[in-house]
Amino acid sequence: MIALIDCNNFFASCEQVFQPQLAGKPLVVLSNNDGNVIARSSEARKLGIGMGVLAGSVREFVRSHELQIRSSNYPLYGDMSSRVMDTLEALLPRIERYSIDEAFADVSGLSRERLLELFRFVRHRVQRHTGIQVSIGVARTKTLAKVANRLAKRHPELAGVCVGTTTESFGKTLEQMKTRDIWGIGGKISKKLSGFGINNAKQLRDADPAWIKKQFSVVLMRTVLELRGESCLKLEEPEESRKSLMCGRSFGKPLKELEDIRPALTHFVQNAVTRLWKYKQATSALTVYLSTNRFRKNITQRSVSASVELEVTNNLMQLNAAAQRALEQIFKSGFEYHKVGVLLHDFISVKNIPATLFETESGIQASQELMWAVKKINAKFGRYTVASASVSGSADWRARSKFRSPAFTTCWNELPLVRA
DNA sequence: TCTGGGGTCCTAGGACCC
DNA sequence: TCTGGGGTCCTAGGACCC
Repeated sequence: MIALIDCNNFFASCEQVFQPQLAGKPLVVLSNNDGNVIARSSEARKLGIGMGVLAGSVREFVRSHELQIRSSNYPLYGDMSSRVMDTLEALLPRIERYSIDEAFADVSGLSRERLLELFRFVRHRVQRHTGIQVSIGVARTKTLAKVANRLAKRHPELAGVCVGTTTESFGKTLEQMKTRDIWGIGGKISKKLSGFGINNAKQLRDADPAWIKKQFSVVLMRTVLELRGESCLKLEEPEESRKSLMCGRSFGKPLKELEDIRPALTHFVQNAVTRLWKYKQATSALTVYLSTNRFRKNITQRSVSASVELEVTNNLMQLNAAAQRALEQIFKSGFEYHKVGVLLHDFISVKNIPATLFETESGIQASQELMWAVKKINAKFGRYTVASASVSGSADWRARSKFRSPAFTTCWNELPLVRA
């Protein structure tokens, strides 16, 4: 049996944990650059505020319903996610961290009653340790666990835990679900399915897998089998899971000059390489992306990328130099650029590389120690206290973030204060 | 004014080989 | 005039997820 543990309204809940005045209020969290809504408290959802709507379109609710607005605060959400995951890991034998707010757990060999008991306890523990509420769905496959989780969220009488041990018990639910609502089925595929007269999840479950494979793909065939209770998607091992790593963001203002874009890229390379170290990986290839704002129809669009192959390395200076060269290759003046980013791929685990392959072991060490020191100082005194030379200078690339709450848990200067 | 960021997996098709 | 066929590897791009 597989369980899916999912944090309710995760980003909004993280904000509410540290700002009790937000509890029970309609609240939305905005994307980078305060562009659109990426999370809503249940009260905001009840107001009819949709996922992904423009920030400007919710302004009326600020006046009429005291809607609260926050910019996204990823250091906070990432840290809260770790706390939730650590709690789950302490209580369950094996979990897969699937996303920032979801985890799968392998829980074979327990009766329905024991599962219910276990997960009611898990839910209570997570709430007590972190202040975050989770919903839990349990079934024979990942895809059905997703369905069970949906039921746990929608039926208050289940108190957040739904265990579906037999496949037949899902029949009625699947009949009422659109194919679009099944995990792994998006807009394109659901449209093509309805062309064949398959409109609900039960019809999909009962379709011929071989035919599905032929008409669609092996991916959708696995979904069909999973809906039938035949597990095709196993829990993934953490060390196998990472294949690439990306860092990039849209700018606060459009940028036209190469020299204005460089510091942004340097910043993203720094961030990406720090994560590379954390995963104990080195890389042998990177790609730099540069593009204009595709939503602005009245400007000339340009979207380009360049890949560079490298000697295996995890050295920040080398990687940044390579990224800057790639940027020079693709940059052309005369465009209003909106976003730059770097993708590191083709990883090799550091422990599998003979030390002699690095030019000097101590050089790597020194570069890493320097970066860790920078990280620590910034964590203590706030972002950008220390940055490499090309990161300082014009700050036009930095995203707008007008409603950002403090980094309550990851920056000493921003710890919440409690007065007694 | 404003339009997210970070991932995975699979497939099709080209290049190349014998 | 005819213009194979099967295999592998690689890359770009599509589709999806949260």
